[in-house]
Amino acid sequence: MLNGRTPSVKDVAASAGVSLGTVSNVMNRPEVVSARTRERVERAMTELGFVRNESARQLRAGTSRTLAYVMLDGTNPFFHDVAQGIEMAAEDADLSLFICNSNSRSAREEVHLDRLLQQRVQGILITPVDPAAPHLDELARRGVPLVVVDRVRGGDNCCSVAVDDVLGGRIAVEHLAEQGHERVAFIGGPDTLGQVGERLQGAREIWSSLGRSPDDLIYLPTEAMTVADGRSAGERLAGLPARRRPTAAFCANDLLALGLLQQSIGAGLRVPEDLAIVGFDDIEFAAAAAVPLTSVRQPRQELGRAAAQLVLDEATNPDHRHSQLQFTPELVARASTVSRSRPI
Amino acid sequence: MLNGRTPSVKDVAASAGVSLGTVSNVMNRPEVVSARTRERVERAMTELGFVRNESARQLRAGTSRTLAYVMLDGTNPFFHDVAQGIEMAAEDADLSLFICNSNSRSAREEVHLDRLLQQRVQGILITPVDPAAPHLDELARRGVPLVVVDRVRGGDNCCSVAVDDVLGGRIAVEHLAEQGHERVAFIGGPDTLGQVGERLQGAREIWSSLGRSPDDLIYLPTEAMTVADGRSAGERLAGLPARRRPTAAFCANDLLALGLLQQSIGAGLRVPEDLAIVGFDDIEFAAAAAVPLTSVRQPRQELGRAAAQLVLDEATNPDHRHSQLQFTPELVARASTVSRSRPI
DNA sequence: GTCGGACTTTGAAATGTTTCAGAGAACGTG
DNA sequence: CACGTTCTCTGAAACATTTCAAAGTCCGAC
Repeated sequence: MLNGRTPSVKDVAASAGVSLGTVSNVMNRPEVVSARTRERVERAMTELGFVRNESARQLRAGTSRTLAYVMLDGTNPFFHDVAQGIEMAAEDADLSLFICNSNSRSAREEVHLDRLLQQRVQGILITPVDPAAPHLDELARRGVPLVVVDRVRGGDNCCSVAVDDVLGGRIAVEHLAEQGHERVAFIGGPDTLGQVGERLQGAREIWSSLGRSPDDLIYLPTEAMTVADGRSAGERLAGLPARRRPTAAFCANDLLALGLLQQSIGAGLRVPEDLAIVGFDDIEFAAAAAVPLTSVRQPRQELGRAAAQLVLDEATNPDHRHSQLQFTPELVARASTVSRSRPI
Repeated sequence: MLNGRTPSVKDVAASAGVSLGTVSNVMNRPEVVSARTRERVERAMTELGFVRNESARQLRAGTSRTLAYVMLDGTNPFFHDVAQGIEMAAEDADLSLFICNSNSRSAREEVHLDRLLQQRVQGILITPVDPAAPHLDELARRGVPLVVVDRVRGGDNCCSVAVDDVLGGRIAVEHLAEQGHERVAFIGGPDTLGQVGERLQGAREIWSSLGRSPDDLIYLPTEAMTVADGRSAGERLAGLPARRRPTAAFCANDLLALGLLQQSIGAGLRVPEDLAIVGFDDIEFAAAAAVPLTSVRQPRQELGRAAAQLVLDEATNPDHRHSQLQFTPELVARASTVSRSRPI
């Protein structure tokens, strides 16, 4: 009767001597079927090795059981932590999570989004290559629940969850100033990235509010924000004439900071005595570095979890209102800015 | 006519004035429909904003367009690199990739597998918590294409892709011996992990074949293989009496090595002069460490790519034969074992 | 004119679920 | 014993596609 096919509801029904509807009820509304038949059906299921076909379920029920996260850069652990937070929220809601990676390529992002649309996922979380990309509007217009993570987005046709980057910049540079540094470098780029701009802005604000000269806050642009970019920034730093050379650097993310740290140590500098370093994100590896890295902590998992909750609200709550959630970053001081002999 | 619904093939057909079948043909066998009608249909599609419903497609066609990877530990970048390799292969085959994370918890792994079964994915790649777990046999019995990644599995009811761990252990310790070390620590655990056992075995083999005493190869077991475990191993190492203290350590993965490196530097040791360190995997962060880490390189992306190819072969090739692919690891020597003043 | 073939298009069946109106059964109540 | 209730169960319709046999259409050759 089955000849190789994987068994369907129909087979279970036949084997248990009940109708299709009853089998379905056993799965979806067990309280409505008598204990006796329920047991019989369940036995038939395990005997046959029945596995519900999710496509058919979804087709008929019209609702899928998956969320999706399109992450920006798979090589940055930060995004995996965000994903982990989303995953936890998804687990609580008994949903599956599709994780995609755009690798910072807009075309790849579009391919993923298109596929997710085809899958009719319940909602999409995304850290977009470009928060202003028209294909995001398209999604919103289609009515797909959408949350932008770790970016903010003009307009109010979707929710977003991010951290106050201006504040992040402020506390990082404030900390360096407190440690007595008088020349500080800001390393990050490209400055078309909203985050980089805002972190830089925060840095400049606090710097001038402390009465320092803008000339003493040096912007060292990078092409991207990888470890390699951090190393090359370190080389450029070393190339500056001594009187212009900063004694501290604030990097727009931890990968840059790690690269800078490596290059500096390799070049024989002492960290933090010769060069203090602050990163951003506070990924696990920041604390694990040879000289543990001071960093501006983003609540990575919380970011993901909150985003997932927003997307679920949009998916299920008919009077959902879009909101722009903003978390507060905090400074985690470690050895890369605070030498042991000179405590805070 | 549409009142809010997302448009279906039927709507497209109506709007283009053709039958359902023709619209389907435009999508699946465009060569069979005349240029004129194809154009008309395509126009109707974009006008209506039609998006194919993948559930319905899959239900009818009986074949899904997704692969899945159940990774073991999301906090270890190694697995993300493997995932990236799989993703690339999936992209080539025009498939989507479901990435799940069991977090080393068997129960979570089972939940994921069950869901994937319900989704009727085309194939499953997995780095299992326990390669001998019965639920893997269950999958194989069901006929789901299955490939075990970075582990090997007794029996021959599925493919696997891994690295020669015994060889990896050999080359790591051989390298340390060449550098003149006479007492070496092996750090890793738990030793119930097949990989740990094999890497240790390789280490012991080469050590004795070099005529050294087994007493000079010290096994320092750890609970897991995280950065924190590496740090605590470092403390235990420091606690050994000087005459028994090794001058070099071979860590069963890079996270351990990174933790050990951090602890050692923090304790004032010079690396490699006071303690040489070799890791395993060669994740990006190994090269990015303050003292760049010597490591036994696994071809991470290749592992994933090869695994994906095997699973696709099993899914599509009727006379597929299971095979156990084994890659050859290679040593990447960096500053953590080779001091600048004493080149190889 | 008719025939045969090549090329297009159609319509209905099939896929595995869920849903829902209603049929039956069992049972206490008046 | 007729009646209303409550509890279970059933059967058919619906979901959005793909597939495929069969029906049309066109065209040149005889």
